[in-house]
Amino acid sequence: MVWDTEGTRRRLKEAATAEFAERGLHGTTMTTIASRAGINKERLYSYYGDKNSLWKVVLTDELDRLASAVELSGAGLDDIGAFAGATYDYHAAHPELARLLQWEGLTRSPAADAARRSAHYREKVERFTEAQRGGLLNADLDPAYLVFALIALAAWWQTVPQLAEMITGASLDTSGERERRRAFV
Amino acid sequence: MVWDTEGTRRRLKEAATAEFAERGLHGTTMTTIASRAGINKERLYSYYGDKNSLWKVVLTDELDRLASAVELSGAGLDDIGAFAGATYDYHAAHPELARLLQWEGLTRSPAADAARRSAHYREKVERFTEAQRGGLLNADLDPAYLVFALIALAAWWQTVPQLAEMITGASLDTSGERERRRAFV
DNA sequence: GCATATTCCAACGGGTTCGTTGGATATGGC
DNA sequence: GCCATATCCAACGAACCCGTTGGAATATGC
Repeated sequence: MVWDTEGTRRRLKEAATAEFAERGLHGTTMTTIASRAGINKERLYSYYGDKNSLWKVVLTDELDRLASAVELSGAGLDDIGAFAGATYDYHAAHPELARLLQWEGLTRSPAADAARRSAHYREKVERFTEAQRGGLLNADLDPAYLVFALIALAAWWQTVPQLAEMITGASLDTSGERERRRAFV
Repeated sequence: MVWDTEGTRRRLKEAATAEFAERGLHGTTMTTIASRAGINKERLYSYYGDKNSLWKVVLTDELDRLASAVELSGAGLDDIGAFAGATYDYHAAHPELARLLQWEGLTRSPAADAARRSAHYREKVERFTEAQRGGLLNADLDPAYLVFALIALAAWWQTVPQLAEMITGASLDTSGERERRRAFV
């Protein structure tokens, strides 16, 4: 077999992501992560340092994935609609991110990577502002609130799946839901 | 001083509620709860058994409060607006309740009281359906989705406060936010 | 064959939390 | 005064988790 340090590194991070999403920072043990990855605990520490560092790495990486998966380049109505759809799609396909963000919110940990995330969102807000100036969106509403509301609508389904089921009674009619969200924008 | 067993019982539960909401089941220690209540740890165990029992008691009690807190009696536009505002107000005024529900969701504990909560929400959906029949709401949108979206908008602020701050830059302009939400409905 | 790098393994010290226990102190009813 | 109840207090054993360490395997490059 060939040495595959990147492979073990990746497997460790994947296991960490899954465990953190499932049980949060406090509920997860380093031993469990290593065991889940099928790799020795000592490797985990040697690659990622202590638990908090690993947590930050996981969170940052998952946010990067979202950012690169969801683009908002233009300021047209179609662009915003596509952005809304893509955001929903991503959360539906990767529910662990919503859970990680929720854990982060609940533990009141200082938001990881705050600077870059803020910049990222300010860019979205800017697009919305442009759209308002162009008369495409209701100008009465604060664009920042609109962005926030959009993300809320896209992510909330994965956040409280039990609640979603209780209210709608349905389970996973993906296409129909995304359609509705587009109509909302 | 007079013996006040109900008082100590209550103080212990209040302390437990606050601590659990703040740090969740795993993040809270029994010693902290007792200390916060200013009562000996031994009393805590003698009254509420072990940690998980205490958790269930706290959660059940808070759910009861929630169920009786938010009313939606009529089907007029004002009623729905008031419901939206009240829902937001309640979450804003009792963030610990929303946080407890989130902990519950994240820890995947069996959703307590599922039957009663479902009925509660079905009633709200029914009101929205009436409003649509009366032409007060856009009939293209599934009323269940509307209820869900409304709750999402009301609760999301407390769910990911870091995100809210990053996007809007602001902190706690309560009145302005509620106003915006009313406009959205 | 030999030096180097990666991985495994078992065990450790230090710390924290849980839940309990034995006994001391205070309050109330009678 | 006497007894039952409520509270406080300090300490305990068991379990768990963190992060480290020393050493033994295993694979690679030369």
